[in-house]
Amino acid sequence: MSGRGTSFWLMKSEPDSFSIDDLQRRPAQTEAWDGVRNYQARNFMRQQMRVGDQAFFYHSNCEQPGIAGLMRIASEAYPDPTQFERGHHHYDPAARPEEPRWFLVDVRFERKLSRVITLTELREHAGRLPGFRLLAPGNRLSILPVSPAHWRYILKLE
DNA sequence: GCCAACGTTGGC
DNA sequence: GCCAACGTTGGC
Repeated sequence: MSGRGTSFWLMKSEPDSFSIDDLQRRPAQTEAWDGVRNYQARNFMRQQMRVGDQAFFYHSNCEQPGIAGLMRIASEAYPDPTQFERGHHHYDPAARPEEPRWFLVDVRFERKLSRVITLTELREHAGRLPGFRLLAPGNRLSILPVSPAHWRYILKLE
């Protein structure tokens, strides 16, 4: 794939584990987005993400699910080291160092939104966001693409 | 904490 | 290759 501009993404994290504030406090405001154990999400990182792409930081499984901030993809995909760490929550006994199963990218904090754009609010705008996978019934993908038009539309809600 | 909607695993 | 069982996700 070539000749594309930057793309846009939405990446979910449970704020109890890792929040937009945690990212802001990291050295260089950058962190490895580890723990993705879904092939579709992995493939987005490996095949389509590029350094400089922008992403929504989405807080999931919490009191106020929604988009909390913006970040940039800061690295190409590389093997997620936690898959090899015996005893680690994300340890995968089937993964071998010479043939890693799981990958991650580094992400860099860009800014917090002035307020969280909640899932409830996004649903109210579903009519203007056709095909937005976050709103698809039963969706559980933790990394999903956002079209440029949807990205712009959502940011105007801030 | 519950549970519906998924994806993955593994027996056959 | 089918499909039931199981584990995970994530809203509520």
